[in-house]
Amino acid sequence: MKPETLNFFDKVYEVAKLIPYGRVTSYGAIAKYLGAARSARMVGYAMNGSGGKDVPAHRVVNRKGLLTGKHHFEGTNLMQQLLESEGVEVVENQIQNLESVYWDPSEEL
DNA sequence: CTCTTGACTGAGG
DNA sequence: GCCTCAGCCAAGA
Repeated sequence: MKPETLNFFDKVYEVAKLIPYGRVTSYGAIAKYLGAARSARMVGYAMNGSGGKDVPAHRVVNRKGLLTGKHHFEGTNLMQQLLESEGVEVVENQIQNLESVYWDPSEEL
């Protein structure tokens, strides 16, 4: 099917669903994979609509491994709990040992 | 069409 | 390593 058939948001959701268990990626990595390397902000913006969808938004963080989007989740530590539940070490909203859990769609997909 | 907002990123001090 | 500034692009009013 034509890629243009899917909206930018929909593409983001598709890639987010492809994130392996216990792994995380950055908005920029997803944006780059979609061909919109400069639209990293749009990726996060798109995640606003991820609520109600099967998109593991908790696996998407900024390039520093910081849980910048945790404020968009319900509780104050829901996002962190989800990550830790998958074996990702998180301290103070920041992912530890990021290089070990980082997943780049344009590299491994 | 114009203006504002934003879960980002890279460069410079 | 930390802080600040500017560029980027799409969606909504």
